[in-house]
Amino acid sequence: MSNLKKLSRASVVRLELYLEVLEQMQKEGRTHVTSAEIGEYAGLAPVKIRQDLFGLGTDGKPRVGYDVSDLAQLIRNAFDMDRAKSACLVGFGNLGRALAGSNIWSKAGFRLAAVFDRDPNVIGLEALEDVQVKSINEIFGVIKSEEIETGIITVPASAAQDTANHLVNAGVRSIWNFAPIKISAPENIVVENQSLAWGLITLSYRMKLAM
Amino acid sequence: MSNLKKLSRASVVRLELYLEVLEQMQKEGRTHVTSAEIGEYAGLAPVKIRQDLFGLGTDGKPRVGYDVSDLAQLIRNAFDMDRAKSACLVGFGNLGRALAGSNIWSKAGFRLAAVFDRDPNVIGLEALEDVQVKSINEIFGVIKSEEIETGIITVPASAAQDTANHLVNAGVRSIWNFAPIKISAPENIVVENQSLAWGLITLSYRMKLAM
DNA sequence: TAGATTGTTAATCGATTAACAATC
DNA sequence: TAGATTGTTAATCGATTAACAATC
Repeated sequence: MSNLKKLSRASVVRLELYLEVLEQMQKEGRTHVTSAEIGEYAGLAPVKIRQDLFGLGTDGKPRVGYDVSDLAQLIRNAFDMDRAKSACLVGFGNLGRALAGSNIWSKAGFRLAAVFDRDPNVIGLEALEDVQVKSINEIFGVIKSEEIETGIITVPASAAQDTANHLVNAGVRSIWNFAPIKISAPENIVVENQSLAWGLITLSYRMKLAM
Repeated sequence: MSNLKKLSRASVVRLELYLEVLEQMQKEGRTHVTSAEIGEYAGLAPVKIRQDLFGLGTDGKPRVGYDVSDLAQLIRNAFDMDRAKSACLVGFGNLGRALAGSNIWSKAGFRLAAVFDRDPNVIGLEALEDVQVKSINEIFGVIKSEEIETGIITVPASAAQDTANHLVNAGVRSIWNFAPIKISAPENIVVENQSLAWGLITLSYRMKLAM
């Protein structure tokens, strides 16, 4: 594994945006792109793009720019997007259904291998092709047998910490938490919080600032 | 309006967490809390809490700590959460339904006043109590008549920029965008991106780091 | 060769952490 | 009063921006 420097969170977000741009250019058949072009697309100064790419092992050519597919691959590698990873979803409510039905998984290299809920009326439903909602009681065994690394929490806040504990006990390495609380987990577990409520509050704050 | 210093994004996220803690404490009947207690709950050093609160006009008392409800109110005011604001949702797919049915709105002071879609099969559905899904063609008039300040984009990426343009033309001040693309909008429009795909990629990156 | 564009270091800026003074 | 805890400034750290050298 290459010894890349840790990217700042801001830089990660920007690189995700560059990747989006690059993939669109690939579709359009473009083969090369300059930092100025990416910058225009992303609304950023060209230097910022080069600085973000520096350290990722870029191989741009002066007067030519970057090879579009090479650069996209570089970013995908940096984010480990091409390694096959299995995930499970806990909580098949509205948000769980939205996530299960979305196309985000394969793009990032994830397979949604299992879906759990505790409501008997929901257990047995077809969450997605070949994946039926299982009882939360099966979580331990299924995570082991499917070699699931990542658990997604879309249960109510009151059940979120319990769910996290189950996931950790069963051996997941990371948790993507949509409940609006901070989840405690051992240090070696990666926890990414994506509370939608917080996003809305942030929006409210920024609107106030802009007034 | 008080002249608070602009908070860093990281600080905003932490303050949202403190508010979560404070509201839980209010439920438990606690009247006072120290920065050390909040810090333990939030997994942060006490100094960090005080530093975040400094500038918000805190009035903690040495040896006593902060008044729980006063501090919660201070944060709510800083984020403008108690001002009544109207929002509309564009795209009543899985994610739109999840958002419409969630309880995030009232907490942040928002009222979801309208929901739009362009699918005739979806138009007319009851999105939430007293709010039926309207045709996207009505967006201009409804945003005016309902005095909607905020538009939420939950349409596919391919329709996201168009939707944003409609929202801006109709006069919204802010956009909460769930499509995985960067939306261009005039500078005075607040755009908050919350692409779920990006969250998953960030998780993938952090898992690789932790290996 | 000339010049456009990248790679890389240096300077600036802002946020975090540490130290300590103020005060209930 | 003594000491716990907050308010506030100073020092450190990291990220961003600016400058420029390298090179196709």
